[in-house]
Amino acid sequence: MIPAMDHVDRILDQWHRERPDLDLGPMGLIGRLTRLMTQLMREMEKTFAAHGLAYPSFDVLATLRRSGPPYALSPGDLMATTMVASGTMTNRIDQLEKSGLVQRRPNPQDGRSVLIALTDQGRRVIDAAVADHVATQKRLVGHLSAAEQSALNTLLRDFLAGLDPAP
Amino acid sequence: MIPAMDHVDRILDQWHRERPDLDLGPMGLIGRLTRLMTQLMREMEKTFAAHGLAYPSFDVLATLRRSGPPYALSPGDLMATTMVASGTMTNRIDQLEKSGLVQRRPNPQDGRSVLIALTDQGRRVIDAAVADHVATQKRLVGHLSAAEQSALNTLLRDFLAGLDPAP
DNA sequence: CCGATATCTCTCGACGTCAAGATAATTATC
DNA sequence: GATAATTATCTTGACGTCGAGAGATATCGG
Repeated sequence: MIPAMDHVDRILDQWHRERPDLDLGPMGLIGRLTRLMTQLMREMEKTFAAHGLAYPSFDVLATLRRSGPPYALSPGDLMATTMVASGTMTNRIDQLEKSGLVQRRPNPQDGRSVLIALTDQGRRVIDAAVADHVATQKRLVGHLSAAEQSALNTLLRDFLAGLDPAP
Repeated sequence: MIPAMDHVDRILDQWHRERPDLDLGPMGLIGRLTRLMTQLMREMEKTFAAHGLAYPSFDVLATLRRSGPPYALSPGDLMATTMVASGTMTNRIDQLEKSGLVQRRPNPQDGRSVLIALTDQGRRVIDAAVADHVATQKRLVGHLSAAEQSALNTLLRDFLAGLDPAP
């Protein structure tokens, strides 16, 4: 069965008409990845919003939560894990601290550093949000069969391994 | 052969330790998608930068270029194709117009609207940039075999079709 | 033909991101 | 132990994105 033409196919068609010299295979693949991520992210944002969060806040709270007790990491650790720049992390922490979800504490190990710790309220918020988030993710991948999910996961892992020299 | 543990596996491990009640399969899949897109986008940005562009500018120029002669679309068309908000598109067009890569013209069909047209310079820039971009994309997917690329493409298409009620 | 409604683009304010530089504290070297 | 080099965080300014609302034009219904 021939699959219906989708948004990305129409883009590739246009390019083929205008620039028949180009090898468009990789563009189709990356185009689908891009569009897919855009849609997934917009859906997941709705779940975050239901808990008063946006993606950046969720990202930090989740990192602290899954690190286990005492739910505290330095800004540098958070930067490395979330792959954002230092100014971005400072801004995220500022927001979360204003909202009372995390607290800056001195780092007894290193006077240059601080520890970002979940407050009780932060712990409650992220525990509820992540449960909802997982349910949303399950719904979003629900159109794929278990076999498709597994195959896709394997391919993505290989793709990432090819890009990441140091995973 | 057991694949090496990657960044996403470590995250799932942490979550499993802290929240064994959660079904983490979908999180792994979406986590890999997210991380993959981040890496791909950062690599592709380098190609855009080599032509004096960033992703938002490239996106608009490419949309105009592949639409074919006379390389002109309304802001509304551009918004629909690129899936950005109106303020975002106005800002993108302003930048491109300042750089002399596009030109705003009155729309003879509709007095409320305008036409955004590639200038000769814009045409030259996007033609060179897209050739480089395609080469970058080919390199980025190069670690996957042709069969893997094809399988991944099919899975992504199905995934998108399940999300998009109206593709 | 005219008023009401819809559509199209732009403006504006809030926020997130980054990169480069500033500040403070630690570690290395002699 | 004093000095230099390194490291960790924060500050700053520029830019991109969104969403709500404003202004202008088009279309619809009577």
